[in-house]
Amino acid sequence: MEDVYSEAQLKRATSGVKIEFFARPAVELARGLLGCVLVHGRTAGTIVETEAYLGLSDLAAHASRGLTERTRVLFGPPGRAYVYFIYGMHECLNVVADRAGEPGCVLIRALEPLTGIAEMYERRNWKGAVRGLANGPGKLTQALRITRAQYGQRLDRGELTIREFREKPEFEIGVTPRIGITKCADWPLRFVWLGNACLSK
DNA sequence: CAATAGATCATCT
DNA sequence: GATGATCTATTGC
Repeated sequence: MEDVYSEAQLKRATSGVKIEFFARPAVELARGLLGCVLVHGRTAGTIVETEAYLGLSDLAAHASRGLTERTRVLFGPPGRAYVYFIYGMHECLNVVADRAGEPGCVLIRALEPLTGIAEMYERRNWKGAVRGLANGPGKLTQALRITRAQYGQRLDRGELTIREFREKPEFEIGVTPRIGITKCADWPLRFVWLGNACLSK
C-alpha cells in the first residue's frame, strides 16, 4: 500500500501543537482534534472520529468514579495520553483535556491512515481496504502500536504526538451519541468528519 | 446485509 | 465475581 505522505512530507505539511492546545473543555478539544494528525514513530493518521468524556457528572466516563490508579492521569494537566486496557484484549487512546482537577478527556475513535501504511497492515494482520485499517479505537492503537506503555506521556512532543496541518482541511463535523456505552448513552458527544470513509462502524 | 457469540483480563465492588 | 469507551468470525436471512 502506498503512503499518502512520506515521513518527511508529513513533517513538512504539519506542525506540532503546543501543550496549550489541549487546555480546553473536552467537547471543544474533541472538535479541535478532528483533522489533526496522530503520529507514533513511523506511523501516522488523520483523526476523523472522537468522543468527549466529561467529569464526575458523566457516568460513562472512567473519571466519574473518582481518582484511582488507572484514572490518575485524567486528574492531572492536559495534553497527556490516557491509555487503558479493555475487554481483555484492546487498548484505547484518550487525550487529557481541560486543566488539572478537571478530568475531561477525548477518546480517539478512528484514523485515516497517512504514513507507514504497510507497517500498519502487518501489525493488524489486515487484508481489507485501507479504510478498515484504523477505523475503531482498538484498531488504531494496534495499527500505531500504542499501548499502556504510553500512559501519561505528553502529546506535544516525544514519540507519540499530535500535529496540525499547516493548511487546514475543509470538512463538516457531525454530532451523534457515543458508541458502545450504557450510561448517558444519548448524550451527543461523538464527533465525526462527515462523509469520511474511515469512520468506525 | 444484520445479528450474535466468543475471546480474555484489568479494574473495581 | 461482574463488568466493560471492542473486534472478529460465524451464522442466518
